[in-house]
Order: sequence, then C-alpha cells, then structure tokens
Amino acid sequence: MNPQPAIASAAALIADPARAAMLIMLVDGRAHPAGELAYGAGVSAQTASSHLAKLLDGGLLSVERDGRHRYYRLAGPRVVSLLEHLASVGPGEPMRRRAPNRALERLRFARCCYDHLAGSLGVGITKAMLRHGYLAQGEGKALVVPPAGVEWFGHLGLDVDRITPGRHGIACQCLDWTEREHHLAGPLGTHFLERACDLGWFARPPSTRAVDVTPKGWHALKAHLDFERPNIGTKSDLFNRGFRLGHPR
Amino acid sequence: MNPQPAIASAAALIADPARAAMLIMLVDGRAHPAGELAYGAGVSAQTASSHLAKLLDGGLLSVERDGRHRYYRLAGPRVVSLLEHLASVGPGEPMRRRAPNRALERLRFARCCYDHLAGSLGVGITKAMLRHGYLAQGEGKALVVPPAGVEWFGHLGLDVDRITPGRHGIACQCLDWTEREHHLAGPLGTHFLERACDLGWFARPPSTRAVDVTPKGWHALKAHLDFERPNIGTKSDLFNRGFRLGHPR
DNA sequence: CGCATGTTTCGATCTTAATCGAAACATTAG
DNA sequence: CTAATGTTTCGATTAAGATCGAAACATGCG
Repeated sequence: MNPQPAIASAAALIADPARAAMLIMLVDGRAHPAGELAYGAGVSAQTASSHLAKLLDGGLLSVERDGRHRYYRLAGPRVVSLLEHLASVGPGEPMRRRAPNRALERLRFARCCYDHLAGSLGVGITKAMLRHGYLAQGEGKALVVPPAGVEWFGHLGLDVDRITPGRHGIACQCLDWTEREHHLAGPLGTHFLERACDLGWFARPPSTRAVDVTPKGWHALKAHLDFERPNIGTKSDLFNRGFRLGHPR
Repeated sequence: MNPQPAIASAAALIADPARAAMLIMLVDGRAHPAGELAYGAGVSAQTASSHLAKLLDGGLLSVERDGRHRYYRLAGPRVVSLLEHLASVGPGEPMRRRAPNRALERLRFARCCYDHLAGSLGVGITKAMLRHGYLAQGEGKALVVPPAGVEWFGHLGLDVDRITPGRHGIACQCLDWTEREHHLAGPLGTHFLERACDLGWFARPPSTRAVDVTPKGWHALKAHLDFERPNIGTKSDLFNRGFRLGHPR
C-alpha cells in the first residue's frame, strides 16, 4: 500500500494555491528569489519559505545561493511538463506567456554554455542534427554519431574519430534552461562551436556570452541542416510561441 | 491572479492518498466498480463514494451505470498522461519490493499500450531504433524518421511515406509507466506493432494486453536492431534489475 | 561595527477536509 | 413482497497543515 502515495505526495506539493502560484511563476525557466515568489503568491516571506522548503525537499525545485538571495527554479523539464499536463486537465484555460525582455532576448537566443553553443540556436541546431540522423540518442544522456554523422562532420572539417571522448562519450545532451530542451555538449559540442567560428558562421563578441550568427552562417545552416533563421521578436513569432505554449499537448 | 488555482485544485484531487490509490488502480484503462476501488484504497465505501464524486466533478473520472454497480474509469488519455508525469517526478522513488507476480512481470515486460508496444521491450526497441539512427528526436514529443530509418522500415514492409501523420506527426514518444522512459507511439508505433505481428515476431494472446515474442522474433530483433533477449527471471536478471532500479538515473 | 535587507525557524492559531457510523436510496434475487 | 447487496447522503469527530507574528540567522553596505 505504500508505493502509490508517491504520486499523492507529489500532487500534494502542487495542491496548495500558494505553491501552485510559485511554480507557475517559475515555468518561464528562470530562477526567482524567494521574496519575489512570496510576493507573487500573495503570502508572507515566512510562509513562502516554508513552501519553498517543501518544494525543494520534494524535488520539484532546485536552489542556487547568491549572496543573501536564494534563487529558486524548477528542478527540470519533467516538472514543466507535469505542470503543463496539470493545467490541461479540468476546465481551466491553458497558461499564458509574459512579455519578453529585450536585453535577455539576445542571450536567450544564442550564447555559450561553458564552451559549447546554447540557447534556442543551440537547441535548434542540435535538433536539426538529430533530425538528419547526424546525431542519435545514446545510453542515458550520451549522444552518438551514426555513420552519416561522421561523414557530415567530416565535410565541416571535424574528424569525429580523432576527438577524444570525455566522461560521457564523445557528445552528450546538456539541458538548456531557457529552452527547457537539450543541446549538444561534450567534446563534440566544443569542437563544433570552435569550428563554426573558424568557418565564419558565428561571431563571439568580447565580454559577453552571446553568440552572433553571420549572414554566411545563416546561409550555411540552411544549406547543411535545413535550419532557417527564426524571425525573432516579430508579431508572428510572438503569436506562434504564445499559441504553441497555450496547448501543451 | 486567478488562472493558477486551476492547477492547484486539479493537484488537490490527486493529493489525497485514497484518491491517488484509486486513480492508480484505474490506469489500466479498465472500469472498476466503486466498492472495488474502496477496498483497494483501504477506505470505507462511504469515504470512497465521497472521493469518487470529487474526482468525477473534477473531470478526472467518468462513470457508467450498470444495474446497481457504478463503473468508474479515467476520463481520458490526458489523465493517464498526467498521472504518469506525476509518477516520474521526484527522486526516482524506491520501486516497490513486492513479491514477484508472474502475471504482472509478463505485462511489465511487454504489453500493448492502446495499439502500440509498451513495457521494457517497447522501450528497449525504441532505444535501439534511436541508437541506429532509424528514429530521431523531433519537435517536442515528436519523433521523426531520418532517411536511414525510411529505408529500414521499408525493408520490414512499412512504407513510412504512406503512413498518414496524426496530431503529433508520424510518431511520438509515450511515457512508459513501468519503465519510466519513452517508447514509440503514434501512427508509426501502431503500424510497427501490427507489422511485427504479421511477420510472426510477436504474438498477442487473447484477453490480455501482454505481448509475447516468438523465437523468430528474438532472432529478427537481434539481426535488425542488435537487440538481445534479456534473461528474464534468472538469478542474474533479478540481480541486474535490482541493481539498476537501485540507481534510477 | 551597526544597520538594513533577504531568508529561515519557532510557536500558536485556525481553517480545511478526510474519516466513519447511521441511514437513505437503488437494484437484483428469491 | 422481502431480503440482500452496492452505493450515496448526512452529521459529527478528528487530524493535518497553511498562515502569520516574533525572533534568529546570513549577507551586504556605509
């Protein structure tokens, strides 16, 4: 009689209105300080602290300390998915997205994560590689390079067979926080970013983690991966994103 | 401020241990009478009735009257999906160490989920397809078939280009209840199971959702996907599975 | 060092809802 | 019809936990 309550306890964590409000504030994938979550949920700081501790203990949140602030964020994409599914049952209308922040948009679009490419560009390119069969799921978080991929990377000047594997093999998936999906990481990810910069596809302005794509880069991505430039910030873009997010399934 | 409570109230419905137990009893997709659910949840009939009324009102269940019985069932696949996601969060809860139930073991190994293959066999085959590049991650839950996959499915007698896509494309990932990983679903999943049965790889005994693999099937899986028969029920199997289950991630 | 700010812990109060006994209601069997 | 079974409603009890005030803890600033 004791294996089931797992789902009951997980549900109980979300069942409280204050906790639910906090979780919904966090579905944007960003980290928020405790005070902000308390205010947003309409409860006192003490109450919020208690709630956040429970969510943390329940594995729904993770926390990061920075000075006297504590930044809470959703523990992973499974939690996001869970919240979306919860929102999709019952009479409640699906959730909405809020206005984007201009300053963050650039980083959100393309940036370095350690030494590989992240952001919506990183996720999109990785997905394109998977779609073309240049990359495939391996064991766990690992990614493997099928024969077609070895050839393709070879054309770019990357000899996959000569890349020394790391702990998770030659490539692995790194969870992208802004996109809540995976992007290419590991030795192959590092070499790919470096090679793409050498080829003049990307430019890395100093003193920022942002990555710019050159016109030549867009042309190459279209030609090699059938990956087209998304029209960021345009009305149709906002419409598309809002619309898609409105229907989780 | 008020669109959020929707998810809180939905979660509250599942948060009660007795209700959660009933819902879990219902994930098999069948309808159960109120008394049986009460007994299974370990509560009195009155209490169960109250719970069932709440679940019904919340849209998680539907009911069907037959004589003096009332048969309750999950309201739809969205509820199943929601429950599965709830079960998948948290710290990979310790799998129950219950007595080895032969009939359940069989279902756990291979069964039909609606009209496609599930269980450890379904997950294993799907992972093998991904590993070989016959299948690749698409947008969201979608799966796509790279050129190498089109050719491979073609050899099996499945013309991928002629399969009409559903809402989520030609194939998508379905979270496997027992394995906590994804298996192949969608139109391609349906056709694959059907084709494999036609080829004599699988057998589907009547009046059960279990799926048996024929010797010919094992041989084919090894040849086509390098997928070998796990040694079910042997000491080393129990050891291996116990060991793996002890380390969820 | 002293003060302001962000966060957590402790303790007490109070609301919510889970539970079951008793009884009513519904249906079938004899 | 009467009895038996499955299910729901009503009412009262009881346990769990959400909330906040007060205070402690941690960090940054002047």
